[in-house]
Amino acid sequence: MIGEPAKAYDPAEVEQRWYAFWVEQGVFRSSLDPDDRRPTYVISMPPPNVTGSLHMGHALIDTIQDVLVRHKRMQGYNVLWQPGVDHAGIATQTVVERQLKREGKTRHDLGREAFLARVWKWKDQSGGRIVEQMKFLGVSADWDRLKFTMDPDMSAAVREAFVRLYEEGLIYRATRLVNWDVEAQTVLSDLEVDNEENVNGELYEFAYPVIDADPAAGSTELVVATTRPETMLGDTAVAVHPDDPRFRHLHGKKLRHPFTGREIPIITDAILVDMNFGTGAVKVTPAHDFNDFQTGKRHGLEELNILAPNGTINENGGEFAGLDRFVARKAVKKRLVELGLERGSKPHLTTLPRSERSGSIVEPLISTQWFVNMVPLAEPALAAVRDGRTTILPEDWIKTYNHFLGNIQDWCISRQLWWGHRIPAFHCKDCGEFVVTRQDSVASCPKCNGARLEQDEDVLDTWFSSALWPFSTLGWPEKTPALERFYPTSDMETGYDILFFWVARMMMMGLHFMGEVPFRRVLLNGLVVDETGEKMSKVKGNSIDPLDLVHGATFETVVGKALPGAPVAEALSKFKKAYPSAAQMGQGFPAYGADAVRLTLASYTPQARRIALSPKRIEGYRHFCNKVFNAVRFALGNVEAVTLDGSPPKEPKLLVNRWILSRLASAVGASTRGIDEFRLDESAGALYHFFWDELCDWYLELTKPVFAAGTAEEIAETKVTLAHSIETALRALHPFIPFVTEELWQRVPRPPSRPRTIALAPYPTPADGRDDPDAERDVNCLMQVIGAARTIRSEHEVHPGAKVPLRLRSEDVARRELLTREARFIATLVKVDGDVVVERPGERPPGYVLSVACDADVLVGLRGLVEGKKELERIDRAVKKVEKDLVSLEKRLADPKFIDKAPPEVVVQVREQRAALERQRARLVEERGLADEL
RNA sequence: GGGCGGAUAGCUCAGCGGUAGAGCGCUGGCCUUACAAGCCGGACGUCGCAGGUUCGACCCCUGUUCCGCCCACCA
Repeated sequence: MIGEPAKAYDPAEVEQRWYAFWVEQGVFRSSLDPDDRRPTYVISMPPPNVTGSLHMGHALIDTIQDVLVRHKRMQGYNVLWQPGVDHAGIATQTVVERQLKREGKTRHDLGREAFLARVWKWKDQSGGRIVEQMKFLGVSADWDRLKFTMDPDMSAAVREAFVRLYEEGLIYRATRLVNWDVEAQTVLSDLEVDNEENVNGELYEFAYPVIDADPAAGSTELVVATTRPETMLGDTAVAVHPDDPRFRHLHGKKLRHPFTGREIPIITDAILVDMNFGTGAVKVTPAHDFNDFQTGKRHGLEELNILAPNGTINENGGEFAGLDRFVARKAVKKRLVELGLERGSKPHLTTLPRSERSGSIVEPLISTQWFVNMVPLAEPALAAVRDGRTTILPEDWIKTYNHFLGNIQDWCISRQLWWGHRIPAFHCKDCGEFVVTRQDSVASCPKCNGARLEQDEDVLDTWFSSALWPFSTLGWPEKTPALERFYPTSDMETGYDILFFWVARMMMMGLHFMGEVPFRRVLLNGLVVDETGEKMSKVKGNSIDPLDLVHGATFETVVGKALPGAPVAEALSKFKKAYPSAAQMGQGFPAYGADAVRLTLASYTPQARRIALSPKRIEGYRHFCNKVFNAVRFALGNVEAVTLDGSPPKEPKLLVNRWILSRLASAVGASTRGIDEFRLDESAGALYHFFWDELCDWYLELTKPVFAAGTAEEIAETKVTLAHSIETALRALHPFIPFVTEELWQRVPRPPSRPRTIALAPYPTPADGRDDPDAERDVNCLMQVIGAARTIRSEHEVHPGAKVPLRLRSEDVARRELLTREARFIATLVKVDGDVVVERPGERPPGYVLSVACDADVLVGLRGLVEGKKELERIDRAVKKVEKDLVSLEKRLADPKFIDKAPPEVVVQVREQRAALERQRARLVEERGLADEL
C-alpha cells in the first residue's frame, strides 16, 4: 500500500465485490438448526410493491432496518430479516391495464384468465427489479426466504384467515354505502380515500316546488343548497329542522321533482339539519351521501341509485342518463335555470374525497361487499400496547394508534379487481346461499343441493394479506419450525404513514390468529421529503431515485425519472427549486456510494415527521467515508505487522493511548445505546465524531511523534493501540457503512479469532476500550493549550510551516508536570522551535507575549513573531468577555435565594466557575501589563 | 370541528431546568509526505410571540401567531 499514489475511496469498485462475498458466505441467512441456541432477532421487511422501483422511502427503511439487523447479527443473534414483495392489487392491475390501453384493449377484452396471465408475465419481468435494487444498498435480508404475497403458501394463509374469520362471524357480507372509485371501478376502504380541500367548490341553491302549496301560509317552494347538484336526481326527501319556524307550514307536505315529476316528501330531522347553514333545508340523497344514507334509514326513505359503476348517470337519471357525473352536473344546472328554479350559488370550501390510487373523485354508492367486524379485533390490539407487550417508538404515536383503534370502523375488504386473492366464497345461483370454504370449488349447495355455484368475482384488499405478513411468511397456518422460532418478531420498522393501513392490522390479526403480538416493538420513521420540505411526487418533479445517488447520474437523467415526459428545462427548474443545494452542484450527482447514502439517511433523527433530504449532506458523509478510507490506509503504514488478541492493550502507559481507548469505550457505548433506543442519529453521530474529530484529528497526529522518535516500547504500545482502535472502530461503523468497513477490515491486522467477514465479527462494547477519566482530563488540557497556541499563531499570521518558541506557565504543579511530560506532543502539534518551556508565573523574561488557554488555566507564550498591538486588542476582548461572565455569576451568587434554594452542587459549581474566571482575569491583566511593555 | 408535530446560526437540523450545538454554507491562512472529498484558525443565534411557574426557562405551564400532517358525514 505504501508508495501507491494517494487516491480517494471509490465505492463503485468495492461495493459489488463485497455484497457478492457476503451472499456467498451465507452471512444473511437465518438458522433453523435445532442446536442453534442463539437468541433470535427478527424483522419482517415491509414488502414493496412488486412492480415498483426503489424510492427514497424504501432507501430509508432499508437502511434503518439493515443497521438494526447488522448490529444484532454482530452481537451474535440468530437474525432473520424476512424479505418479500407485495402483489399490490390496484397499483399493479392499473399498470397492466395502462399497457393494455396503449394496445387499444381493456381487461374485459382479454377476460379474467388471460388478463391474469398477462399480469403474472409482467410480474415475472419486473418483479425482481426492486429486490436487485435493494441489494445495491447493502440490504442484508435472508433472500433465500423471499416471499411474494401471492405465492401458493401465502395465498393459502390468506384463505385460511378469511375462512376462520367468517366462521367466527367476524367477516360478513352487507349492503352499505361505500366509497366507489369510478376509474378503477372498485370499492375502496375508508383509509384508501384521501380528503382533499376543494378551493373551487360552490354551494348551489335551487328550489323544489311544493305540491298543493298554500300561498297564504308561506313560501310555495323549498330552496335547498348542495355542492353536488347532479345528486338531486337521486333525492328522495328534503329535510328541515323540526323547530324551524320558516318551514312549519310545510311539515307533511310534498315536493315535485322538476325533471321526473316524482313526489318527494318533506321530512323533519334535527340530526341532519343545521338551521343556520345554507337555506335551512337539506336535500336528501340516501344512495349517494353518508349523512343522507343514515337519514334515509331513520325515515325509511327510498335509496335511489343514479350512478353506473363508471361514474355516468344511470337510467334513473332520466334525460341525463349516460352523461358523466360532471357533465351531468352542468346539464342539471342548465335545466334548473331553464325551469326558473335556480336560486344562486356562492363559493364554498369543502373536502373532496379522492382515491388514493387513481386520484379520481370517489363517489359514495350503495353496494354489497364483504366486511370485517373490527371492534372485537381492536380491543386486544389496544390492550397489547397499553400493557407494554408491544411498545411504540417514538411514543407520540401511541395516542394516534389508540385513537384509530378506539374509533375503528368496519373494514371493507372486497375489491372489484382481478389481480389479488380471490374471495373464497361461492354463491348458489339457485337459493342465493353463500358458501365460504377452504376448497377450490364447491360441488353442491349445502342448503338447496343445487349444483350451480359460482365463486365470488371479487378479490381481497391487498392489505388483508399484508396483515398476516409476520406469521404467514413463517409458514402459518402450518406449525413450522420457522414460526415456532421466529414468532413473535422483534421489531416492526416502517413509515408512520402506514400505521393504520398495516401496523394496526398486523397487531389485530397477529393477536387473533397467533394469540400473541406480532412484534415487540413498533419503530416508526418519518417521510422523506425534498430539501424544501415538500412531499416527493410526480407532479412536483422532486423525487430522487436513491440509486442515482449511489451510482451517480446527470441531472437530466434524474429529472427524466422525476418528471417523465416533461421538457427537460422545466423539469430541471422544478428539481433545482426542490433541492437548492443540488442546484450548485454542476451537471449531476457524483457516485456517492451506498455507504454515504446510508449514513446520511441514518443520521436524520427518526422521530422527525419529515426528513428533508439534502444532497449536500450526502456529500458530507461521502467525505467521511473517504476520511475513514484514508485514515485506515495511513494507519496501516504503521501497524502492518501487529498482532492483536481481541482485547485492548492491558496497561497502556502513554497518555495518548490511554486517552483514545477511553474515548473508544465511550463512542462504542453510545453507538449501541443509540441503536437500541432507535436513535440511529445519535449512534452515527457518536461514531462520526469519534472517528473524525478524535481519532483522526488528534490521535493520529499525536502518534506521529511517537512513531518518529519514541522508544521501542512506546512504539510497540502505540502500534497495538492504534491497530486495535482502528479494528474496533471499523466494527462499530459497519452497520452504517458496511462496504468501506469490510474493504478496510480485510486489510487491517485483526485477532485470529475473527471470522472471515466483518459482518459476523462481534460488535464492539465499552470493554473494547478502557474508561480513563484522568487521561481524558489531561488530554483536554493539552488540547486547550495546543488550541490556544494555534490561535495565537493564526491571529498573528505566523506561517504554518514556521517554528516558534513556546513558553507555558501555570501555578499548578501537577499541570506543569503534565505539560513537561507531554511536551513532545505539544511541540509537534504547535510546531515549536526548540524545547517547550514550562515555568511558574513570574519566571518569564521580557519579550514574550502570552495568551491564555483559559479553561486549562495555562498561559501560553510565543516569542518574537507576534505583534504586540494585535495581542493587546485580543487580550482586551478576552478581559471584556471574562468580566461580563463574571458579572452574571456574581449576580447569581449575591442572590440569597439562589444560595438558599439551588441544589448545593450547583452553588459549588458556580463558585468554581467564578474562581476560574477570576484566575483568568488575573492572568489576562498580568498579561496585558507585559504586552504593554512591547 | 377534533388531534398531533414543527418554529433554535444564512440553510438543513440536534439539544437541554443551571452562562447555546453539529453538518453544510461564509471567512482568514496552509498543496504541513493519510486525506484539498483535506488541515489549522475565525465570524455568526434577544432559541416564533406574550404571559406564568422557578433562585434560575431555549427547556416546564398557559395563551397566541405562522407552517405541516392526521382524523372527521356538515348539506
